[in-house]
Amino acid sequence: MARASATAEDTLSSELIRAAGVKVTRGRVRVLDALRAARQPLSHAEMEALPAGAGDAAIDRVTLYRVLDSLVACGLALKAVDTRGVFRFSAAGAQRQHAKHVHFRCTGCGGVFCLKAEPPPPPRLPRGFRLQQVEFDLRGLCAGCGALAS
Amino acid sequence: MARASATAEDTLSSELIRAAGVKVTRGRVRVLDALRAARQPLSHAEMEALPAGAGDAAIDRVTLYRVLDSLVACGLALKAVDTRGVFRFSAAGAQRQHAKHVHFRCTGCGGVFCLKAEPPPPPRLPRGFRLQQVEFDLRGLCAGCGALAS
DNA sequence: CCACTAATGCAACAGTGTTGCATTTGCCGG
DNA sequence: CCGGCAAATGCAACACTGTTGCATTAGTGG
Repeated sequence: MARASATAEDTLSSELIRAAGVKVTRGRVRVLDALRAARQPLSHAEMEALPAGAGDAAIDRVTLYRVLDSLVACGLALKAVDTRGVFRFSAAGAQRQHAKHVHFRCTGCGGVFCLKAEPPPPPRLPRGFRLQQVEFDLRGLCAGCGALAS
Repeated sequence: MARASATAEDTLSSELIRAAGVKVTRGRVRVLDALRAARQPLSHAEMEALPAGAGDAAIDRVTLYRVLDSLVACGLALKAVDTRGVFRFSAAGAQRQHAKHVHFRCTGCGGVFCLKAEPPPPPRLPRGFRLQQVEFDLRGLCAGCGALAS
């Protein structure tokens, strides 16, 4: 498992967790591994159904919630809400690439396309408001769906 | 339905409902009135706590869900998910005005705030893509939740 | 005014997320 | 290597959001 050549992608989840300054536990390692291996954000239900590693017992439902919260709290994971109102989690590294550009969401096929454009600077906020994230989403039909619809 | 003096804003909710081709019931009128009077999208919980009109009994929880679904189905209301994963509803007409400005979504209380700023012009799209909607969302903590968190 | 259908109210349920508490385990200092 | 403390876990129970089934009520068209 220990790769000699270590890009950020190859860094072990356990090392990331240790570097984040929290305890390295089996649950956290397994969950972060799963998040980093996933191509899409995962819901709690999807993670609960994960194949129980090598002879390991499945993770408790509540523990999974707390593991996810702790990963979010230490910056290793991100939490978002899907269209059905369910929380989905992703490894922090995956998101960093998507934070800096605009997305086009196709209302036909549900696909997400990344546009090569930076989101504009946010406007001034009212007193006391704290900005955490900026999202500039365009919705419409992608080339494929547009051709079908016309 | 054409009232002589009638801007769209002044049209009675009952007439809108009738025009949509569904039965005009007390529940639907009250809910649509509330949605049209609200400055922000309302959650189910917020509407359930509405002051029970003039001596009217409070609306049943399940009925409220069904009323909301029916208003969405006939195009009079819009359904969206807030940052906490709770559905929020707004009158359809209100959306036209909201399309033209930026929203701040509080990750603490799920509230939606309208900022007095126009969304920036969308970037150039790839060939064949058709733009239908632009959404410029800021996320973070509102003044109230920020004060609690600090 | 009648009848027919849609809408309502009630009860019970399902899914998602949270809290309290006793027990286990990672980690640190000796 | 070992003991101890704080953090993490597992379990049970709970709260909130949303849904389904079914009997009853109330709009609407004739």
